[in-house]
Amino acid sequence: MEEFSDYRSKATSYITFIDSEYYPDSLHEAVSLYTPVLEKFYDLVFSSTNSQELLRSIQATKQEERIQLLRLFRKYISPDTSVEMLKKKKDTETIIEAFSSRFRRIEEVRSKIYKKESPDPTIATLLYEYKDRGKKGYELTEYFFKWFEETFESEYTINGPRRAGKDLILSKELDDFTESVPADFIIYRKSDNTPLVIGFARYDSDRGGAQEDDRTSGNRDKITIISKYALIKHIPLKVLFINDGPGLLLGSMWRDYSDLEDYGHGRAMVCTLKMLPEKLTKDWIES
DNA sequence: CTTGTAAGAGTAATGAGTGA
DNA sequence: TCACTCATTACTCTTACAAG
Repeated sequence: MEEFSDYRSKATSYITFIDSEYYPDSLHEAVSLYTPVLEKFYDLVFSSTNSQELLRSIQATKQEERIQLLRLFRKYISPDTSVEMLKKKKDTETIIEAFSSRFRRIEEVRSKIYKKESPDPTIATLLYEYKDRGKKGYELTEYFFKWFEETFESEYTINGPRRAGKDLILSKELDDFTESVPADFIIYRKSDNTPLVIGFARYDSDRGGAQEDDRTSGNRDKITIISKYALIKHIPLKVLFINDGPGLLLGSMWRDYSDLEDYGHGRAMVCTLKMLPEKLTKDWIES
């Protein structure tokens, strides 16, 4: 089997095939998507007597547009108040008390915003930039599940959340597993329901996945704990890390993941989506 | 330039509240 | 008490900032 480190020299052609957008191709879509929200916002700015009233009116709008209007409120009137904070309707009056002295005056906002007939394309693009946050990670798991089921449908089942959903907590999924380790999926042998692979999936766009429990040391702990369990239970349980995206090329990421695979001594595998057909074989799953 | 930490944002899941 | 709706939380990745 080829190791993750062997791919280093040809890494650029293995990191991902999830597509991203080019600028400015999405401009038109951004404007058309956010025009209704902007128009609504402009209306509210002119119908409210002051900035406090504007916030109250926004909080009274229906749920679908409320968050987007709050984002605009933050941009134009109150950069101090995060959208997370504003989301809570019941805190509205407290927020007004605490922050309204720093709200921009509504007259000034009126003089600075665009006309309703020609909404501001820049702010639309700013909002659009965040629209697909987190989506790449969902696409990753969705793709993986689909590929796995097509390839191994007759022999193995895979369990775990597609797209959004809670992680699997191993202590709940496996008998006598004591530590509450969160995992993304588990692969079982169909014939006798033996768990064979514990999986973790992550998409890295342009920053390494060096975050909290996903740090290398955290990953090592996972391998250690799971290997120990496999030994006690006498089952060929292994660990699979699906990692994908341009972030893999940054800094020491590739080396870190190669080391991780070595650390597992065959009980751990690191794979991008493109490596799946070459690396994730029945032989390995059963080994 | 690299690495660690914190915070922002969207959506599904969950929880709370309300009206019948 | 039940069903339904809406708000909040939990989970995910991305971005910003700061320190090494």
